[in-house]
Formats: sequence, structure tokens, C-alpha cells
Amino acid sequence: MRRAGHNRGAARDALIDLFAIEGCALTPQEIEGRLSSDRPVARASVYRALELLHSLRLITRIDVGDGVARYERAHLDEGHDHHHHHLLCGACGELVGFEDEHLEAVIHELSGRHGFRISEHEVTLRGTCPSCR
Amino acid sequence: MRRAGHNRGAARDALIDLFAIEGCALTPQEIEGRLSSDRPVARASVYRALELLHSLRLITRIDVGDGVARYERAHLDEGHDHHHHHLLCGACGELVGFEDEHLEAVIHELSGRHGFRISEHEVTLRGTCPSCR
DNA sequence: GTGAATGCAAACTCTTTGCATGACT
DNA sequence: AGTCATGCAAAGAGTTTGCATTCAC
Repeated sequence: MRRAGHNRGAARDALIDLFAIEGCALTPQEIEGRLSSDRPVARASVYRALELLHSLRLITRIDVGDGVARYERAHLDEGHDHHHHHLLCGACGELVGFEDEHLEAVIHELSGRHGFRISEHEVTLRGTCPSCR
Repeated sequence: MRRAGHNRGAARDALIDLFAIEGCALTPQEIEGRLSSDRPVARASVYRALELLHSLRLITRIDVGDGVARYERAHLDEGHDHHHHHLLCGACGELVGFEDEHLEAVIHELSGRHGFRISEHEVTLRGTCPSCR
């Protein structure tokens, strides 16, 4: 499916496998670490593969404001849309995903009202997780 | 009002003045540029003042995913809450703010349902602005 | 006068790029 | 064989930190 003019290679394969397993957001560092325990992958290859997958809309980039990028697979499976957003704990840094169809509905409705043609949206809630309260 | 144990200085004064004028998100680079046309302010002082104001909750940090931080004054005035979110044009990079009380209501309602105590939230819509269509 | 804020410059981290090597088709 | 992905190392950008100086109280 990604034979949209791109070959496969060790780094890309490994990245795809990782995203198939891991559902939520990962930083490039985490990705490099996980991959290197199996077969070492150069940092540059991680970034290049991430860029490619992102441009093909197979992964989503998330930025919670700590200066590092995070990526997770795009949840665009036909039928049930597993699109989700994130809760970030300011104390321990835990990042968890959540879905809310009401929120999606409001954003979708909103999208028609500002002259922009909206293609993506991102919602981040910050606070304190149950364990850190 | 920010005599919460902090003195004033040229850099902080200038930053506060700037945020009083400029309502929407600015990057540290933009801030340094604007301030330097008046009285030069060192980059380090910009970052330090931003950190301070942010820790005092007087400004908000926004990250739209392009690798640079943005800050704008916190719209927490009593009475009318001018809290807003952002539309980002992927083509020209323009960033504009919008308010939507319906969206706020949904997020507020949502906040009680995940065990987290939510203190902030951030919504970014990405797409194409009218001029870039 | 004392302590805190500022400026300068160097250090650090994350990310990107150039170029040669190696792999996939 | 030819093309494209990978690895390594160096470059680039944004941000942070150390230390001496200057300013605010």
C-alpha cells in the first residue's frame, strides 16, 4: 500500500512494525531506542522515515509543547475512526489518549465557519493524572 | 501585580509591554526582533522572561508542531474570558486565533470524565487559509 | 550595599543535510 | 546494473546555562 513510488528498506520496515505494535505517541528518541534493541537504526534514518510516513499521512505528528516531536500511526481505518486526542500530566509527563465523538462533532461543525479548509485538528488537555494528584 | 517576589528589569518590562499590545502568539525570535527595534534585549533574557511569565501563568505557551515555541498573554481576565484557539495554514504558515464557546463547553464537560484534573487545554486546527486556497 | 536581572558567549539538544556505502528491484 | 534507502558525521536551528556586569530596591 505504500508502493506510491517508495521502496522498502530496513529502517522503514522496522518503523512500520513498531507503529503497528505501539498505538500512542512516540518521540524520535524513543523510536530510535526501541529499534536499536532489535536492529540498530541510524537517527537520520528514523527522522527520514518519519518524514516520509508523515507525508503519506500514515502517521500523525503531535506536539505537546515540550520541544520534542511525537508520532503515532494515523487512525484512519475505514469504518470505525479511532481518531483520538491526548491528556498530558504536567507532573509525571504521562501521555494518554482519549476519544470523544462529541468533541469531534463540534470541531467538524466549527471547521466550516472560518474560511479555512480544515484538514486536521489536534486537541491537548493538560492537567494532573490520577496517580499524581 | 507580579510582585510575587520578582523585581522588574528592562527585559521584563519590554516583554510585558509587548504582550500588552500583541494579542496572538509570538515566537521567541519574533519577540526578540520586536524588542530590539526599541531597546535591544538579549536572547537569553527573552527566554528567561518568557519562562518566568509562563510559570506565573501570565502567558500561555503554544506549540503548533513546527518546532518553535509560541507565547501569548493568558486571556484569563475575570468576567469575559477571551480564551481562544488557533487555525494554522499549512501553506503560508499564518496563525490566527478564534473563539468558540461551544467548543469550550464540550471540553469543559469532557474534563471531568477521565480521572485527570484538567487545568489547560489547547486546540489547533490545521488547513489552508482563504488566500492560499 | 545587596541581591536579583541582564548580556554575552559557549554549551546542549533536537533535527536536518551531504556524501559515500550498501540494499532493493 | 541502476536507483533509492541507509549510515555516519558534520552542520544548523532553537534553547539553555555559566559567569561577570549592571540595575533595582
